[in-house]
Amino acid sequence: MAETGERGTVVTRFAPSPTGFLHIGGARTALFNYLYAKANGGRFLLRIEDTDRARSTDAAIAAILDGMDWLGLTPDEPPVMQFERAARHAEVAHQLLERGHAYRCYATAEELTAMREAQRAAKQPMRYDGRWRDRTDTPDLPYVVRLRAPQEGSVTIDDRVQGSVTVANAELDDMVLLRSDGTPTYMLAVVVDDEDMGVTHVIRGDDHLNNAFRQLALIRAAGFREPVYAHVPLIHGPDGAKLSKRHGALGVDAYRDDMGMLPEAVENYLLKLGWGHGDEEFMDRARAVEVFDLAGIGRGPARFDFKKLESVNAHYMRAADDARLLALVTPRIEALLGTALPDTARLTALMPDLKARARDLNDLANASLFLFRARPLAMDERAAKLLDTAPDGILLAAHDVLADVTDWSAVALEAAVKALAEAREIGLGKVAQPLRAAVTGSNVSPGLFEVMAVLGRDETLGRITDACRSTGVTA
RNA sequence: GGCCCCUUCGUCUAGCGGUUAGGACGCGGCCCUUUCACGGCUGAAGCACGGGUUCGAUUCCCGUAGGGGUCACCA
Repeated sequence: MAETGERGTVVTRFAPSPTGFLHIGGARTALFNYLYAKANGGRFLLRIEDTDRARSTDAAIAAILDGMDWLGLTPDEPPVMQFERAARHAEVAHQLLERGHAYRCYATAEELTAMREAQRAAKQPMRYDGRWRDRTDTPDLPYVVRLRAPQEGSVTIDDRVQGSVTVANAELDDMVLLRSDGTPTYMLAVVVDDEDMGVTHVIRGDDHLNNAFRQLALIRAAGFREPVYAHVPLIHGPDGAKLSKRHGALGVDAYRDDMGMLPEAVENYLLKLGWGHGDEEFMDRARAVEVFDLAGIGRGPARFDFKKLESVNAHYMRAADDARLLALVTPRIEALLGTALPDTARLTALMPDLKARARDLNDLANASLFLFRARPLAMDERAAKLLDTAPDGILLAAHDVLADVTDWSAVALEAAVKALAEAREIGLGKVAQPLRAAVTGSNVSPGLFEVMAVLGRDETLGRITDACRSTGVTA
């Protein structure tokens, strides 16, 4: 069902403050906003909330844009830079002042601190006490502009996720709209910008739920249109505490760079974290746009599960295009090798086998290394053991059998080794595993015969010879 | 502390008065098999607790407990 709100076209927005990377929770919020807009034929906008000049940085803005671009969450219009709209924010505040919906407060920071301490000592709620609300004198001193909020009654928000939520106006104090230096506060800026941008649906973290009541008071005082609210529960770490730095990767760039995740996997995982559609586990963008709705968003906070993310990523790795993976993994292999790859023919040839086993790009890179290592190959612990415990002379026998193969193909190689195993009356594994160790330096690899075919005759036989030498047998 | 929100397997979730409470990740077993992964089969694992309402509560209401959020001239 398409929902058009009261104003026709749906308009959503993602409004991060540029004080760091694009947080994984913010990415999910952006995703939900994007999907909701697209699911309803609306527009998705981006607003950079940079009114905190001290904490906002250009690097953070770039990181947010970069992260959204990686996830394919492209806004339908150029980002709105909130600070650039300060004059408009102030204009609204002054209109409110003229109409009596706001007033000047000359209380100093020290004075307010003292007020709060007194309230705390008296075990009273810490709220601005309205000491300037009804004063008419205007001393020649710095002042802030506060909203003259209703003191009686209550406000109810029909939140699309949280349901009907009511708060008594007595719980809300008169918030600051304009600071003493004339700059707008977040509360003012959000409300004015949402109005001017035509935002119809505010989908954001539920840490903003309490703000919604204050914002609504401001919206009503200013005569603005009320948006539909949907406050999404926050994402928690595996231990249940709010997701923070100690839980590891937080910025989406870390999922891409450090963890080697695919954007469609991160998107799918994020989508399913806090939102569900029956038993559907894997959903691409088109499908998500087709079925996304606010009603499917869960009410409780969800814990971030890296294992599940890995599993989802593995799924998308298997489905990914070979050429794309080649481009993504090559720099990682080169970094591990410390040298540029002369060519990627082997990697290209084996990609279908390699990607089927990799959970992420780092896995893929590590599993590909044996293709590029120089002889003699170093054996890992398990590979060394395979060579030690191999049937006597089996490696040498295999070498000779393989050397006689004229058609160097996976099928022919397999036939040759199987024949050897049968002749010796041993299981194929008894030959294949030592060979795998000799050829790859590991006990785990893609199909042995595919690997040998890709490596080529000389390299394969050479590696087997190396292994024979290392175990004291000369080929 | 005041206010607000939340509570189904370990985790993400389906469920919207009557179900053998379903799926996924993870975990165990089996199969497939040259290893691993994939795939298939299968097992263990859940309605926080206490009262109501009802013929009947996982589902509705109220408490309790636990968790979370928020109380700035930050956003």
